[in-house]
Amino acid sequence: MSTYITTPIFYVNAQPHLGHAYTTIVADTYARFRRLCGDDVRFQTGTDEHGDKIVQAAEQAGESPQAYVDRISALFRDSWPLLEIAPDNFIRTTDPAHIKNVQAILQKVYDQGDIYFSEYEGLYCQGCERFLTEKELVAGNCPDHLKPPARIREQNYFFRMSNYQEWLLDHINSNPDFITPERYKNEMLSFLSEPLEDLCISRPTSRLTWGIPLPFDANFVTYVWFDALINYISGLGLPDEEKFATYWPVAEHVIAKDILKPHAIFWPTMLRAMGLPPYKKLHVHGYWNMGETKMSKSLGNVVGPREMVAEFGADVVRYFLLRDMSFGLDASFSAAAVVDRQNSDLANDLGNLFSRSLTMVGKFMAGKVPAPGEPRQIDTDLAAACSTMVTTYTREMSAFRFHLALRAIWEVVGKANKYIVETAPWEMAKDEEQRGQLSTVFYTLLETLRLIALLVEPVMPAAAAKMRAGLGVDNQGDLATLATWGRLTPGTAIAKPEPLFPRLEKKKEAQEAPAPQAEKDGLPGVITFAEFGKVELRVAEIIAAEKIKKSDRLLKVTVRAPEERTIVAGIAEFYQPHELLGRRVIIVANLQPAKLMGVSSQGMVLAAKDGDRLVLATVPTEVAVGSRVA
RNA sequence: GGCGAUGUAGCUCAGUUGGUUAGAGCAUACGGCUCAUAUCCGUAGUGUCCGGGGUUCAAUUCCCUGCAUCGCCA
Repeated sequence: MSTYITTPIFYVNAQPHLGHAYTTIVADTYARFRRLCGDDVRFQTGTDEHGDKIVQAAEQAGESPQAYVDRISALFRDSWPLLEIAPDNFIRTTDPAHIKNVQAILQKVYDQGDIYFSEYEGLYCQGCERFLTEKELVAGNCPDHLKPPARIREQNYFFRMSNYQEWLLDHINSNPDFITPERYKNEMLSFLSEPLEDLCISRPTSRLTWGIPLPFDANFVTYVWFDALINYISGLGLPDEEKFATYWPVAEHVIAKDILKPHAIFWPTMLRAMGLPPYKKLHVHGYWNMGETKMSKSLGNVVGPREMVAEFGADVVRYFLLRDMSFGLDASFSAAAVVDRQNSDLANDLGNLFSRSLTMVGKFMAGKVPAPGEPRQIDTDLAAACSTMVTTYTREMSAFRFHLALRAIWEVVGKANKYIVETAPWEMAKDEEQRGQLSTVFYTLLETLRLIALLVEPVMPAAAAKMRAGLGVDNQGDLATLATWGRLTPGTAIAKPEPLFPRLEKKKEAQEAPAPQAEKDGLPGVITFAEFGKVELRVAEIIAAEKIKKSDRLLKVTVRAPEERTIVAGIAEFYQPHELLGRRVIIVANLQPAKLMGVSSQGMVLAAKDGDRLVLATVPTEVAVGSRVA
């Protein structure tokens, strides 16, 4: 069997963060799992590099678009090995082969009449790079960018998506696993219950040049989805190539819920129009919140893969992310939650089980795998639990319920620890008569550990390798064979165990230890999550504001946070005092007070520097005053 | 405004077609063990199963309604 698993290509207007890392870890874990099952696997990720926002970001960075995307794309590509993520292919939408492929497909779909030219007028928001409907506007402004959109009239090319609506509905209904988890399938079915509109797929070169030119009209470039989605097939070469025949029919896409519609609606209809079969499955996951709060660039609470790895190590991050999120739902990330998992599940339960077992084999069995004697009930019970574990694990991993697959492993970890207490090998060892039974106990334990090492590999490759080394096995082969009981050869030498996972002191180490390490690793400018945690950010409501005389930049702002504070903010050029009243802003609450133009400032108000203007970082008014931002 | 999901222990969640005393992990308290990374094992708990109404011999589970949160659509 073959497996083709993909992540979305990530837009290079931002640096890699936890959300990207999660998606990619999921895909990598699944790839490793399918390989373990004996599949021929191809795993692809990459970057999406065209569009208005890229041009702007490049300008801001003082670079050409090409130099800019090269740099950020490399940032993504270089992050993945740190997390033990090993894609087979890293695709970029600026790759010449992809560009050629997109153009060939556009031409084909155009020739068959599924792309047409049309004029329309609408309200365009530059920040969003799209047209807004009247109803979306809030007080005449774009709700996201708080700016009025421009009314523009434009001619563009459209894809006749509506032609394929009936087919798609039918396909989703007759393939219940096409979109999972089910909630997202239902969402799309509900969306499809209304007539589908055609999809605008171009931008005039007068407005955007950083894109793939339409092969049939040089005055236009492709707009986002026709460019981006096609990466999944560009990465396989052209449709007549062998790779394509092998992998396309088994394609599975992993995405976050924010790009559900393009993947569940646009993409299958596009494929249909291209005369290609749809992908096999779409796996949709939720968001990681930072503690209680949403992760967002404007809140400044995003965590990058590098920081996480520097603080916890790749295995722990992978385990935590897969264990703590029910695939499909939102979950909450916090350093404390990671430390909890690391200490209890990894260090105490698994790490210690491994350590105590191997140490005893060293002490009581001369460091060799013993030949098992006649098993008792208690021994066969543990073996039976292992068999259940393999079955459950395989089922849940296949269904992308990673948290349940891991839970199944940890049930056996718990049983094995209990088995040790109940058999008390250190007591048995005192009695030469029990030698045979003691051998069975250790053989059973070592086999259990071998199986755990096997199943844990897709999630924690490094820990699995340590376990294999300790047990003196290579576990090479496919799951069905390796998971059979009794493959450990008596007489094999057992190594002295190396701790699998360190125990973390909840406060001290989590806060202090990682900082120097980040510097050691040569990552200047990187701070740890704990360091970030020192900054106390809070939501505050502005209750008064006035200009400071003799200064054309400074405003004296009074806020409730919830206590009353005076803060001097350098935003007078951009905001009139009366505009500020009632706004909820984010302040740094534990900044050392300072005197500015004779006014004492207790904290600072956060604002984004957008070119040469400043925009306050605001939060919706339903957020309570005094809420921590993290 | 329309549609949908969710609401279970302090926290994260599981609860199979309605059926005894509603579960697991973490956290807390106490006890046991000493092979082990001060780890492991056991015991103890606490629950208006979101509120209200209904169907039923019986509702966390089914129906209606309200509230809260979230999502999609408009």
